[in-house]
Amino acid sequence: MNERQRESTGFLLKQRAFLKVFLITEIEQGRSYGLQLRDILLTHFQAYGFKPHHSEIYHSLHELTEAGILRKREELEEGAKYKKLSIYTIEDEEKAKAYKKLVKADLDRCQGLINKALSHNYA
Amino acid sequence: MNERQRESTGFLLKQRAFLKVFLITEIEQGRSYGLQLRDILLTHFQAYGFKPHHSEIYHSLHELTEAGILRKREELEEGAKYKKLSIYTIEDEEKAKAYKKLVKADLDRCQGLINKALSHNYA
DNA sequence: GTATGAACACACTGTTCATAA
DNA sequence: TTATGAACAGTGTGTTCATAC
Repeated sequence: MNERQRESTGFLLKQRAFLKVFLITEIEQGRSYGLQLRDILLTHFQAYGFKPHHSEIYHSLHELTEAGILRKREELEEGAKYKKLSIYTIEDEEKAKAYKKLVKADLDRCQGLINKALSHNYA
Repeated sequence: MNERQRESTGFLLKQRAFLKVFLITEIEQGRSYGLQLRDILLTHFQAYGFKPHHSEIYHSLHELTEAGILRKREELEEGAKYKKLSIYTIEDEEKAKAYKKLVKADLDRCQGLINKALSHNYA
């Protein structure tokens, strides 16, 4: 989370924050695991050229877990083989909402910044 | 410049590119120098929390000059003291336009990406 | 104090490597 | 192959230092 990211030079949103709100949103709608979440991400954002590496997804999930927002549980998936999945669910709904709210403010700011750049430089 | 920035994971625009198009736009409207350009930048973008350090401005100006887009000329400013300024003007109008066009495509993409994030996560 | 620039340090992200089933 | 994770490496950016006037 790192509240000291305020008081930076404040350019655009960090990828990590972008990923975290996406992950929270998806997990709010049901249990899920790393690579599955990445697949969902790609269906939504690959059209915009965004295709983060799997390590970024895992790193984000780990940080959200350490922050007490998500809970991780390992499960054995029945199937042709026994595969161990790391299933994530929401641990603290309040913290999740608070974090999403924080990032929304930054997304709004970025939207303004980019719109301003477009109108200023391409009038 | 660096055309190989295509085929990255393509998150948001780099600050350097943002600064470069701003600098080109301002310099197209008249000769100017580093810290003056930074002041103009702040009047437009500080409201969005963007306040880049002066070294970033200089670095951007240097790169644009190396790329043959800008031309640098040192001048002595008359005043209470003789102060040496680095005045920039457009060196190659075509290259400047081409670069701005390139970055506009990325700005448009970012606009879409952010709008998508807002609608997806905050429906 | 203003102006320019370089050098250094760090944070973020991307690639590679390791392990398991 | 899918899945998870760690370790490493590189790039961009922020801070500090140096110089001049």
